[in-house]
Amino acid sequence: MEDASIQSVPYPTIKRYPAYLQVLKELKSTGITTVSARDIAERLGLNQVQVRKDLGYSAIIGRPKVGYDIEQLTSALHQLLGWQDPKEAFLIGAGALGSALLGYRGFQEYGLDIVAAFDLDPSKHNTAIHGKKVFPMERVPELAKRMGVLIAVLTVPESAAQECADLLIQAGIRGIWSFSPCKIEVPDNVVVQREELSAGLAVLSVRLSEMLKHENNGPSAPV
Amino acid sequence: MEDASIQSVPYPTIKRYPAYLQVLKELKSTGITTVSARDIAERLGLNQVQVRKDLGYSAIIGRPKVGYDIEQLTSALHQLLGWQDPKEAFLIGAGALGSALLGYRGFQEYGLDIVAAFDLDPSKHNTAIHGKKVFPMERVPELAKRMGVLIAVLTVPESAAQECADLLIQAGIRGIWSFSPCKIEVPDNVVVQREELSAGLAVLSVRLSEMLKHENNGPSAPV
DNA sequence: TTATGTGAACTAATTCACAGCG
DNA sequence: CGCTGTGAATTAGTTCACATAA
Repeated sequence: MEDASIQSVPYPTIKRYPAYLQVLKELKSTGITTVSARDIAERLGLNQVQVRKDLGYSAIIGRPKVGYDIEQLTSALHQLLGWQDPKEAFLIGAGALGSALLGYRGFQEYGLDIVAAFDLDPSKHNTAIHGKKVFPMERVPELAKRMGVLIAVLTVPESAAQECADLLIQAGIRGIWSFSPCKIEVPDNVVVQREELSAGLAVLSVRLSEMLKHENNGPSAPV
Repeated sequence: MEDASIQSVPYPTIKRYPAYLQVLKELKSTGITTVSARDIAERLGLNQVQVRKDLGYSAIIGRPKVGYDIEQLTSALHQLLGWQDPKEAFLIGAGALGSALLGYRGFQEYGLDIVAAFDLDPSKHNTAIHGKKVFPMERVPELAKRMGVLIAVLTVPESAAQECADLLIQAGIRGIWSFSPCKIEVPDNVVVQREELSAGLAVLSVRLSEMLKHENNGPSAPV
């Protein structure tokens, strides 16, 4: 009766975990061994109750007056995220954004190891970008099976997204991190996570416009 | 009495607008002039009522049986987002992620035009990455004022984030799109929007792990 | 009949308020 | 006290159900 496995941790919480891990890592590097929820909250600009609630989904318990053991907490969060051991991934679409991500070593921290890139464009084949070889799309099935790769980062133009996804699915890929803003149809046993870079920019724009607007109206006439 | 300007549009809605714009753009390119909420919803995998509610924040009204005028809707959303005319921006931190973003032309679509890059590392100064010149950080104030730049994309290591932000603020930058997962202290008249690339990856990981787990347990014993 | 538009119901997430522990 | 942990209240967002318009 302790199942609780059908996505018991809310997504907003999951999204905050990587930031928590970052803080823990930084603290650990300074030699500190425990941390309070308040401290984490302050470093990230969050509400401390929210942090406690979030951490509550892990099995580990904090000690009053002391806080949480950093080591324990780190591995608990890694476990909740499925980041115990790094997952190998393919990158599909070696265009501007794709090349960029190939060079970004930050993913390693998040348990993602991009091992190869693929592209439809023959002129890119057998070149290497940031040390990662670029293969023709047709080789995805073969290499995915050989290397046991289950995750793909999809950075192709929208028009090619579904086509590429279909090929990935055939090749046994089970998780697709898509940077295209369109829907991708997949069977039930495949997960698509859409990353909307533009969403954050939209929020920034709006907040900025509103601030500037209020500055012009605000101080004087409230008509 | 028609103020309604104090952030009347909810953030989740704002985050969906860029995707709507993408759909509108695609439809427009095929010569279609109107679109229904249902159509938008289907293309993006959203609920059609949600789309209607979202569009309702714009002044434009849809015609029953016909839908919304694509042209009108596009400019209304642009207006709501403050994307009428492209905003010039600086990129701070020409590391792996920064270089990647410099090469990504997609931002132009979202009204953001990165016009120059800056870095603390002298070895990068006066080089160009993807056609964008890299300047020393010290020149931010001068160039920001000269070009009237108000937005900065911050892709520096966490340890340098606050320091760089301080310099940006001094230089008159009012909006910071930060790719570091740490809090940045700014005065009230500056907006910081944090982009957590790892958040999406975390969600993907969890959804994938859960699916794989259920596959192993699921079909057989529900103990 | 095919669409929009919207009050009402529902669901999810955050925050409050306080109990408990070392 | 300084901290965790959690039920209760609140707020925000989504979805339902239905009125309405062409």
